[in-house]
Amino acid sequence: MTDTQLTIRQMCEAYDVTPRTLRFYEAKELLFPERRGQQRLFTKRDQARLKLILRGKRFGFSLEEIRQLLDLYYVGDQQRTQLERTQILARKHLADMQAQRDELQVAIEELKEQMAWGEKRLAELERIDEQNA
Amino acid sequence: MTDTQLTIRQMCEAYDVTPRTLRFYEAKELLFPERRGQQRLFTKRDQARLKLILRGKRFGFSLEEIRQLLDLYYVGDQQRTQLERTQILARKHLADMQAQRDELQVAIEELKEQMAWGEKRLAELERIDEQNA
DNA sequence: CGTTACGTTTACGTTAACGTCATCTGTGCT
DNA sequence: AGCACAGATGACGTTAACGTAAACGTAACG
Repeated sequence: MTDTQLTIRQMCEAYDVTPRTLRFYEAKELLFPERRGQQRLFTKRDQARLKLILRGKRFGFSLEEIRQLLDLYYVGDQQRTQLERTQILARKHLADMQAQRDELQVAIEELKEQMAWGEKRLAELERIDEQNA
Repeated sequence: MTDTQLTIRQMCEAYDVTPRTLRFYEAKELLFPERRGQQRLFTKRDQARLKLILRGKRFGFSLEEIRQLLDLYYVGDQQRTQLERTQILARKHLADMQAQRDELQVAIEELKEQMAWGEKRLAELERIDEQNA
């Protein structure tokens, strides 16, 4: 039990972030560590949330967007109207993410083409270099 | 010919950005508009570059990363060693983008699961509401 | 019981990516 | 010639997401 509670330093090493970052995320209400006296203790829930935060950042989402996304994962005991709002927000985010994935796929294809072109060009230059040798 | 040359305002309307942004991108050497006197004229090349810039931003890349990426698309008359460096950089970016795409796919699946859970929960709440009616 | 290590709060500093004036400059009407 | 207007050039302001430094608390250890 107490085993899953991480101190701030353990948390930092586990997820490669700084103490400042964790405190900052708490201030922004992205994390809610418990307290032993004044000391922070990060629960399993906080660790899961941090993973989602870091992934969200890699996708280019702002912390504010991420905060809203996080709420989608802790639906527990929401009222009906609130839950409906959550679902609507989730649909929007899902659409965003799918669009981004598709756009990424296109970008990947384009980059591959460019690289093929570059390889061809390199082969030409190599031929010329060999002739001049 | 002169038709593809856009003034700054035309460029702004076409791509939904501000003049400041375009000047900023020029200062950061992401765009290289020609000049008629002191006035900027954005060529077809600048428009293509701007599209790539905006897409890169949606992926969460920094302008500096994007600047390097842009060079991958204008390989034209590079020397051999330079071209080899370009290819290496391209491979790295490709790997990054593929990783991000895969990670996005996972995130999408997870969000879908959460949404299914929410829908189930909503259906329950609806049943209860109807009983109380 | 002092000090070392870890943690806390408070507050000011920094970087990226622009926004927002204020002030010129050129250009096409009328 | 005069004037509106688009565009240019500084220069300072702003926001997000932390970095960094100072000053303090506290728990264990030799």
